[in-house]
Amino acid sequence: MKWLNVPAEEAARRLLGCELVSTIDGQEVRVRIVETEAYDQLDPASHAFSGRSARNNAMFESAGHLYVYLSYGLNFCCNIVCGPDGFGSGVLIRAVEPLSGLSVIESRRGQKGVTVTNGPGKVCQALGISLNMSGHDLSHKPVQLIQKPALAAEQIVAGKRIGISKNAHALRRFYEKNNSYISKK
DNA sequence: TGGACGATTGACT
DNA sequence: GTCAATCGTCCAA
Repeated sequence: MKWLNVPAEEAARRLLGCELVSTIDGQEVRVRIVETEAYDQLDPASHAFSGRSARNNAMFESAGHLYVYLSYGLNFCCNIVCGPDGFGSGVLIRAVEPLSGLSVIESRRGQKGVTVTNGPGKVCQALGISLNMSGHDLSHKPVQLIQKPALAAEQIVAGKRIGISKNAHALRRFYEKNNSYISKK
C-alpha cells in the first residue's frame, strides 16, 4: 500500500478516519479508526527497537500488513505496518468507532456502549483478530483496510502515548477531536 | 535457566 | 482510585 509507505507519524495521521472490515467467523464487522500511536525501530518504546526477531517480524514487512502481539499475557493488540520494506515501523490502533456489525461486536466483547472498542485490546477482540493474523496483508480478506479521505488537520489532536515508560514524552499519539470512543486516562 | 517486565483490562474499594 | 490476572520475550548470570 503505497499511501502507507511513509514515516510512522504521517501514517498514524493518514489512518485516522480510515475503515477496517473484518469477515471472521462469517460475521462482517466494519469500524472507523479514531485513535492511533506511531512506533518505529528508532523509537526505544517500539518492539522493533531491538532489531528484527520472530515476534516482531511482521513490523518489518512492507506497508499495509498487520502486526499482532500479545500484551500483558492476556490481550492482543494490532498494528498496521507502514514505511519501506525492511524498516520496522507501524501504527498501533488504539480505538475505533463501530459502523456496522455492532451486535457482533457487543457479543464478542460482552459489553455495550463506548467501552466496546475504546482500547487496543478491545479493538482486536471486536474485530476477531488474534495472533495468527500477524503478517496478514490488509488488502485481502478476512481483514481489509479501506483508505478514506484524510481528516482535516484541525480535527486531529496529538498527545503523549499511553502505557509506555520509554520515550514517553514523544507526541506520537493521534486521535480525532471530540470522538467519544477515544481511550481514557 | 530464572526472573523481571510489559504498546492492558476489568473488577473492586 | 487501586490492584490482580497472566505469559511470551528479553537479558543477566
